[in-house]
Amino acid sequence: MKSEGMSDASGVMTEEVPQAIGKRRQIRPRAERRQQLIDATIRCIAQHGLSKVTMQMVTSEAGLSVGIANLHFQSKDNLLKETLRFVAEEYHGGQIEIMEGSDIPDLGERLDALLDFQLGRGVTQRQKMSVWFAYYGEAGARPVYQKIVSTVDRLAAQKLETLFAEIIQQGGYTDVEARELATGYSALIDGLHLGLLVTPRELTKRRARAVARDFLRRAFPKHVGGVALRSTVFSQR
Amino acid sequence: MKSEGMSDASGVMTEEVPQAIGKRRQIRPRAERRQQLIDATIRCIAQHGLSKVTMQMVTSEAGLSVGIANLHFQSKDNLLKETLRFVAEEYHGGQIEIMEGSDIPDLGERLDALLDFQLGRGVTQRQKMSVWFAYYGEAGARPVYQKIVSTVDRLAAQKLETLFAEIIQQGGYTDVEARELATGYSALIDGLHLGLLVTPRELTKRRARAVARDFLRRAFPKHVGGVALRSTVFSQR
DNA sequence: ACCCAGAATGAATGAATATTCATTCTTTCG
DNA sequence: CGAAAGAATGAATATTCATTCATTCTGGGT
Repeated sequence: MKSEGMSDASGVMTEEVPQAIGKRRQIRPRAERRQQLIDATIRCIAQHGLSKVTMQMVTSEAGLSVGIANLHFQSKDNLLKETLRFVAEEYHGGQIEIMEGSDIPDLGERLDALLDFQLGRGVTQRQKMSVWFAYYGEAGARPVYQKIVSTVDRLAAQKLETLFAEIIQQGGYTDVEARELATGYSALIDGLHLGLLVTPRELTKRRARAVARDFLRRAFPKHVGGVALRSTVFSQR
Repeated sequence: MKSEGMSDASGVMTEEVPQAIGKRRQIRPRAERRQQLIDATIRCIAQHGLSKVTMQMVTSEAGLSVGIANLHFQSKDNLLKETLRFVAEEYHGGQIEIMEGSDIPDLGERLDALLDFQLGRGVTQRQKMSVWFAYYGEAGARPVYQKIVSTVDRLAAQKLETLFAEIIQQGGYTDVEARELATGYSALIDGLHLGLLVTPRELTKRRARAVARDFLRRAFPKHVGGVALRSTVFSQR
């Protein structure tokens, strides 16, 4: 980076000001740098799309030099793979924690918490969603991605089925089947995420929640309360 | 395809046999070539993933020379855009045709036909799904894609809502709201497609259908029949 | 038969990009 | 303090790929 060679006499701006004067090379442990790069990758994918992401883009987003991604991840492919793994584990881990949640004894409330987690959050959540679906798009062609996703997915699905089964037993519901419902609910949530991502104009987060809640209410009327979104309305017109 | 080129005579493979001996340059109208290239693009995306698709790949899949894609589509970006438009219009067009379907007077049967269209078909369907989601993955970063999808999407959503409203009226269902249900159903189908694409081991097409039917049955019990995996359902007398 | 508009080709070009690695810098530990 | 370990840098390299365009070929019109 040019280092100390002070800018030539001309007071005009030259092409590459060395990014602030205080910028010093920092040495940090491997794990930290890896996370930093993964975070940068997530932002890049969300902003530019998976197919447009370059190493330059990622490393400069992370505020580091080009070579560093290969230093810590060997290759771009591997960086992308690890990024997917991170997002997948974070999302599914969060769900599982809630579903196991001995801290929320009431099953109905636990459902609510799950829904909040799945459809809540702000910008960050939107970034994660982008990443999520970017990989889905490639998954048909890349078994590695399928494997990563389906591994964590299977566990979450199992937990959800168990939760539903408990609710069914507790409520004495008939004519519902835990496994089928769990598949349906998961698919519904995925589909709503898609809608939020692609047609944010048509589908607000608020409405997405209402729709998901509706699904649950129809299956478990005794556990899932009424409209609950404030005093929402009969103002459907 | 491949035209008549019979399998080679020479047992040895040389590097670049000019693609069969009988291959003659063929001149075809613009529209036909465009479709041929779009079809090839779909296959390439399904097989290699959107981010790995190259012009070489597409044109050779179509059995044509490299330059031709730029001749008919100006640029790779545009080819991809037109491919998305084609898939989107085909999918949504098919749905709309069924939903308007004056050829199926019974509303319950019309629902069945819709479900068949959405979750039926074979390999082709899987290819289309790949394309579909590949673009969804980029949509967060590319307004053009959002626009294409949401344009056709909005129309289909409206038709679905209308159909649901008719069914609600006919069945005298209370406690269901057409708009909300339509959003939910669309999301559910999208989510099931995702599942079929990414975790085909866990979710078979058969089960996906059952889950979707379950959703409809819970909303419209008089119109959607029991487990019957075949489509013929008698409902509402 | 012969012309020629325009369809098709594919070698060549240049831009973009992943990866390497010699060098520079920071920190730690004796 | 001095030196070793290894983290970080970024110029250089090799590759891949979209796009161009001079040239070749086809088929319908006359």
